[in-house]
Amino acid sequence: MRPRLLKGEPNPGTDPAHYSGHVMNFSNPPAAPSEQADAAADHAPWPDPDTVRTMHRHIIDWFTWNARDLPWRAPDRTPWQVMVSEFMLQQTPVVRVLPQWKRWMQLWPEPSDLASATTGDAVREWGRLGYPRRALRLHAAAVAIVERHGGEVPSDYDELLALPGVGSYTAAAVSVFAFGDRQTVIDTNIRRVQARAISGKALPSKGLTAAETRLAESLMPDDDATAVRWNIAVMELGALVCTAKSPRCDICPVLDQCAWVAAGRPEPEYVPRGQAWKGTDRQARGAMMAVLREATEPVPPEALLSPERTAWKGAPHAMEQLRAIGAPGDQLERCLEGLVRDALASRDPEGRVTLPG
DNA sequence: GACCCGTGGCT
DNA sequence: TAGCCAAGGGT
Repeated sequence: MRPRLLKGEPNPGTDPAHYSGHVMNFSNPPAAPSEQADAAADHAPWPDPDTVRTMHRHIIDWFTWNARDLPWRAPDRTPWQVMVSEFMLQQTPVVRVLPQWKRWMQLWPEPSDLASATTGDAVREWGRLGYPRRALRLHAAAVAIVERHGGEVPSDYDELLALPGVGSYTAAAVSVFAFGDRQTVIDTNIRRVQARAISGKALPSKGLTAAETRLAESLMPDDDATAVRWNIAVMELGALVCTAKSPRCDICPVLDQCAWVAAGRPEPEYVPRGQAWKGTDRQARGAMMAVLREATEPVPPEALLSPERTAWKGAPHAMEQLRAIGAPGDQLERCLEGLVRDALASRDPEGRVTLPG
């Protein structure tokens, strides 16, 4: 097992002292003809090394002075703290994650602590973060960490990837941010910065392409510690400056190198499909989950299936929300079945509904 | 690749 | 106001 960051050890992800300054070596990407053609089809001509070196310097310098002070970036953070933050940050803004993350770290400071809890506790303490299946997967990951890795978050990318709820992004993020490994992190922020600054497009393609991955790998600084810092710096730039809706180009450290700006900020090539909400199963499931979280006793099924006709006082606020949706009974039935099938809810011997555990 | 899965702040 | 969007993963 490779050494992990210990308390008090420098944080290669955020400590300026770990940043190797301006001694960054960049090599040209592999020049295999097929890859060149593939890449050229997906973005503007491959960036020249001087431009890339300038971007390295400007973005990392910008990060040095503008990085947010987040607890999962603290010098004494643990791999488990990083992993929990990455789960919570999946599709969820930092401001909403912060209080919930602190609560979880108090309740379950080690993977074994969470593994010993019930999945129902995990789902309840997930609160209103959204996508509660993440709580189930994080709990399952904690169990797997105890069973397969002696209760220590693994540092190996493939071992991380094998954990429930850990995909390519989260595996790379934990490798890099918790262990300082050299991995290429690709998230929606990095994809957007790359699309604009390098490829000259307003938005990245709908799905992650192989060419995009190769481009991200080719952009990695040669120096390992600098590469670690590069990942987090580009992500932060995408989160704070190169945002999806109204990018703050006026304060961008690579405005002069940006291919999208140089091209006159062309419009997106497609219109992102909006996320429907009103009347969807997701809305109904969310409201039912709110009832289960708020409930202090098992919930009679009729309270969930006919909320407007059932006077049940066990979760008044959440019940009011559920009634307000006005979802038809068959939809509510389908949703309850789905929640039970997904192990987000369970029935007790009397048929009443509870959080699992 | 398309689609599903929560939630709330922002414009 | 209604829609957009956020450190994705699983199917």
